[in-house]
Amino acid sequence: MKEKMGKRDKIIKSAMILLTKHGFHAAPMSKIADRAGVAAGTIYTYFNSKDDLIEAIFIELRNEMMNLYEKEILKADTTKDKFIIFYKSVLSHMAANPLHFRYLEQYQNSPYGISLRRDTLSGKEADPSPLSGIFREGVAKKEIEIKDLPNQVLMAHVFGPLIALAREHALGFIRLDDKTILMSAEVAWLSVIK
Amino acid sequence: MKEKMGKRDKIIKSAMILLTKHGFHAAPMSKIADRAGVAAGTIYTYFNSKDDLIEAIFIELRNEMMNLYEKEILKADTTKDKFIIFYKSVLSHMAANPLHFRYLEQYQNSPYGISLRRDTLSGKEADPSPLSGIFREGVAKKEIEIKDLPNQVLMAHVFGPLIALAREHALGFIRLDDKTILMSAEVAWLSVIK
Amino acid sequence: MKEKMGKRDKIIKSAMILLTKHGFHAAPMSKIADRAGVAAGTIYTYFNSKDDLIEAIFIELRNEMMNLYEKEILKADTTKDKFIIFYKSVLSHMAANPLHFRYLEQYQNSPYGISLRRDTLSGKEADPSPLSGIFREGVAKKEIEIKDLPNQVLMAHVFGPLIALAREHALGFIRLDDKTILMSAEVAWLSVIK
Amino acid sequence: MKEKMGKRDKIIKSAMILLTKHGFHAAPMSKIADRAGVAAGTIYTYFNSKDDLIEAIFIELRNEMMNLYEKEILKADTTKDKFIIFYKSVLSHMAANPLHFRYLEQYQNSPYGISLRRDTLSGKEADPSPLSGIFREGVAKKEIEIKDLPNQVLMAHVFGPLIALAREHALGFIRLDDKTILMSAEVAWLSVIK
DNA sequence: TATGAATGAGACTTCATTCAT
DNA sequence: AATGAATGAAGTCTCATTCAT
Repeated sequence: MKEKMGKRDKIIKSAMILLTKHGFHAAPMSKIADRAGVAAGTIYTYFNSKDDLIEAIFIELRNEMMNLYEKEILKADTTKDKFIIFYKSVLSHMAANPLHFRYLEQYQNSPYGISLRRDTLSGKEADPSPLSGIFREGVAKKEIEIKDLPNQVLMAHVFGPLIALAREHALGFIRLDDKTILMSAEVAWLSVIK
Repeated sequence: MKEKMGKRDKIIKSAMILLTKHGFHAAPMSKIADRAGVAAGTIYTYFNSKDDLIEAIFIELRNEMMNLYEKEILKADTTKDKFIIFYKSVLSHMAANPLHFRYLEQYQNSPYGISLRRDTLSGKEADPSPLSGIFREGVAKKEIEIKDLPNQVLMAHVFGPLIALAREHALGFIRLDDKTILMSAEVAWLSVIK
Repeated sequence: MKEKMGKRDKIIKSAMILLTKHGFHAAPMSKIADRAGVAAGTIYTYFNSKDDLIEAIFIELRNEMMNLYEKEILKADTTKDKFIIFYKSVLSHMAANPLHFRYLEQYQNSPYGISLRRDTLSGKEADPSPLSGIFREGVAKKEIEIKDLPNQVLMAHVFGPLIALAREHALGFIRLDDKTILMSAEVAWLSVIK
Repeated sequence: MKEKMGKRDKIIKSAMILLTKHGFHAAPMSKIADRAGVAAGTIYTYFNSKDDLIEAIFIELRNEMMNLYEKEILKADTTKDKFIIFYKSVLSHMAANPLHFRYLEQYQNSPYGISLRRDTLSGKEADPSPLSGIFREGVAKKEIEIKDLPNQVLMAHVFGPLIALAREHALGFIRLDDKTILMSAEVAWLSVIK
């Protein structure tokens, strides 16, 4: 299986593992190359710099996740269903790919992620989460009523628990099964709805 | 005021600022020494290594926070009051000390923090949060009923939002005032209580 | 016109431009290939190594210049005319081809050029300048008398100014017109003649 | 003797030798450190970068030369004497320090030197040569008359031969004695004077 | 002939830590 | 206790050259 992967994919996989395990700074390019089975210089055929590589992996993982819930959400009718499906699919995906999750989290806590976040808020970058849209639509249709709280506070009560659980799982401190995920989603729903 | 600080305190302060701002790896000891107004070698009079320094700062900040809510919680009567006061005091403190918060968060996402966490769960280290105790007490007194969820899931729905909001604030994406903090606390309370 | 050039010529042209602009070391083979519109490996079909390429360009430029003044000099009768025509044609040619001039100069200041020079003096390589011959002939014919100075000192007073002016021109610090070139040639003539 | 030199001086000396011998690019910092008898990192205690080191050496050598002829020139009365002393002292100094000469020449042909030259011409940097001043003064005093040629052409007929001779000497192709130097100076004087 | 991905030696530079003063 | 020059291992990245296609 590894034999079939192109060199770029091997590098990305190796980098994701080592960058996550040791941190962005503590994973040398030489080790990444070794693990990928390529020469040190080869990485630079595919990426301009270590920063570039780090960002490329982030983009790859984020796109993967965005594609995921875009498909999932179509199955739902009501606003609540959409929310629950969204929450479940994101958390399940994170639980199924703990490495991906830890990579994303590390990236978002790094200077890169922080400036990206700044751009998202200021509108330079598109918001990758559809959640605000789902709520707005539900309110417009008078299907739901939302608590009178700043949007970012509501989001904190949805994504905060989600990420906290994903982290516990990724670090091996709990095991998330479908039932637990669903219960957590219900709690999050209640946090937002009036 | 700075004049009164001993060299050790000056080093800790300088290190906290630079380690937070640039990340653990991107803050050289020499710069930390410069900012503290001491020679590079002097740091090693007080700390055995950079890792040592990083850990010492963590311990200092954690103790500071533990002392804080231990005092605050005494003021409360009911379980809910204790919870609300706890939530508010932690979040207010984080909001008032964004640098401290970001340091703690960075530490906990690093290899250091993760192994520390492992030790806490396995009982080698004391749990620094009194929340489980507060709930247990309330349940025992039949004052409250808790949702039938694994403890870590409940904790995720309390600390998840709390940390998410603290981060937003620390990064300057929202401004937390007392009213917002209280509302968030109420939502978290509802997440836990049956 | 570029369309008609063979790959070898395209490589030589691209290399000359980039090697001159950035220096021998700072012009990567890959960039030379890019600019020439060929693959990196193709250069090695025509040249054994970068050093080889560098030397081949030098030889090409030197031959070009030698052919030039061999033709020009036939037009002259007197020794002085030969000298003036030689000086003018060399300096005009350098002024008209600043890139060629800078390449030659860079080459001659490099280890390559220095060992080549050594070979010329020791007789292993032919002297590319006909100047000594012109003077010797004039003296033999009793047409002129030369100052009693070592040959290399005389040459320094001819080629020194010539090259200094060519450099000023190549770097854009002065503009050499025909009148200026002629005046400089006259001064050089006076430097040599008793 | 070498024992008395400070580390900075040892580095400069080692660098000057190796940079001159192999060219700026082909002399690695590690070798420079080896020859200076210091660790690789030590160079960076004294210089910020290789470029910095290269420039620092240039400045040191240029200052040395400027100090030299400023002292020498005071001995002279007439304009011609000033010129001859200047020419002789510069050429003697270059002949006595071939390494310094070759370093300066290499620097001036490099991108650094060229942009420095640009700054000198545009007035941003002071002209390090007093020659124009000497001539202007002589003309003002009606002591001499200068050929009707652009200043840069006159300078080319003075510095061109001077540098050509210094190079021949530095490369070991001729041996400059005081008599030869004086004769060359006289020829240069005639090139400039009407 | 021509390609260009891959190689890997080697360049510059950083920085935690030591130690003579 | 304090200094800060010195160390040298380790990191990122470049680039001449090769070779399977």
